[in-house]
Amino acid sequence: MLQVNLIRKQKEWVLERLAVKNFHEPALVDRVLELDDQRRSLQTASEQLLARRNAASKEIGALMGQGKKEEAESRKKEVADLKEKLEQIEKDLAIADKDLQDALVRLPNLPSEKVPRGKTPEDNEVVRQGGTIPQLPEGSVPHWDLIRKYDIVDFETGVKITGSGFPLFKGQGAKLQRALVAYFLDYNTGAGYTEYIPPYMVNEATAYGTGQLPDKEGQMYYMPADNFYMIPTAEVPVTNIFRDEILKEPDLPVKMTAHSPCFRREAGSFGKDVRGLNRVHQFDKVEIVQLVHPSTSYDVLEDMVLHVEKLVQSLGLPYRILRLCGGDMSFASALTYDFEVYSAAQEKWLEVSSVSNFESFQTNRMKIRYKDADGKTQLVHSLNGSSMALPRIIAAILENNQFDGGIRIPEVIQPYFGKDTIN
RNA sequence: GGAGGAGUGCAGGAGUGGUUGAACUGGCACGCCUGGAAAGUGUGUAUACUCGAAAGGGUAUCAAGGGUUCGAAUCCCUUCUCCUCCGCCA
Repeated sequence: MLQVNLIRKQKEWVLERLAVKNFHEPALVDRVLELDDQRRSLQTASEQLLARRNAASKEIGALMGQGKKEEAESRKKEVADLKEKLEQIEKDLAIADKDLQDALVRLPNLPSEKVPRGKTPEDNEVVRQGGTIPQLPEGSVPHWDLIRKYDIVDFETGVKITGSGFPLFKGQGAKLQRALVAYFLDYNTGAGYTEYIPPYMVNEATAYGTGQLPDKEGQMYYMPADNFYMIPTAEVPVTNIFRDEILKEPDLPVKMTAHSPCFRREAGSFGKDVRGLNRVHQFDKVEIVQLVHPSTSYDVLEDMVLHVEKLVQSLGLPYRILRLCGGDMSFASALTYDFEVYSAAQEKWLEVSSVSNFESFQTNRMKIRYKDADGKTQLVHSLNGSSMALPRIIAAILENNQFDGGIRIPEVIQPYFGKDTIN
């Protein structure tokens, strides 16, 4: 959520930035300002009345103490008058306040200066590319066929148990995922991230904090009996760990990592893009999150990109890093880098990680602040990234590393997997 | 799920309708003291919004929300959380 003060002070600049995200609703921005004015003047009015009421009440107390009952009674009547006015103003204030919030949460984050202009994924900027695209041997097949061949993921039984998009990992497939998760977590904790296992269901306040609510309600699985949401990513519970907290400056940066299953309804997806492990309703992911001093967040973003890049490299997968254009970025992000790995049999780039700086957009909502040396409290900046999404990594490993006798396991995973080949 | 008890500031812990943003103790910060430290001593110790150029005001916040009252940390209602006992249970 943007800070109203910023909009008030630099409206033109805000509009210009929003345009980069292809967000053209100057009327909404005007409405925010109008509601903010309204709110402030109503608040001043109500507070003045309250101040008068409080003063009068104090006097009544004093008069009662002195036994001057009649004077006290007449003052009481005065206050009763105030009360009526007050009630109306407070009602209006509550409405203005709510309308302001509603308008404010509809404004996306401002993209940073580095964000390329553009509307579609084609406008994303390739920052760099690494690894080599393998020459697959004759008779190579996509991962959905390999999965059958080696009996490592059973989609049909997943359908029986739950429904489409809920894969059942089995045998060497289950173990490969476990090995990757363990490797990713070790890699992250080795870089100073603290490991967490968060709750996989969250309440409304938490979903609101990271911006899943109120907009993306339909994308999460919802448990009406308890009013909980299944998490779409560990980012949600993990970033909320520090909701409503004030950190001390030396506590920064806070670095956290967590593995979790992710649940996404993804209503409306179909076709060959969703074949096999490309897109599913339940998948596992290891996430990294940082809460940092505002002055460092863009350096930290580059660090996180490098961190993930080395991780991809260590798996020996061909990859590219994209700087997302204004039109392809998420609502809350100020700057996002996507990682894609090349899945050689389906001849396709698959997004496996997304690393973003949210600046104070999330923390303003969540009220995650720090106290600086002067004792002033300020919002921290939040960043997160996947490190990484499991099913697509598995798809790429399977396809790129296939040979006659099976599938070669990346060297760094072998100690976790216990052998060097799936066969 | 049933029956009881409890939720106060950084922490412990007072406070049952009226100068209580909140005693007291501890912690922490700064100052004095000291060659330095400890002890001692003094001062300070929230957050948000808002008015103001600033100095400085105002309002709100004693789990959350609502109500009673001229006035609520204190009374009433609802919700949440924690503790104890019973039931169920990996």
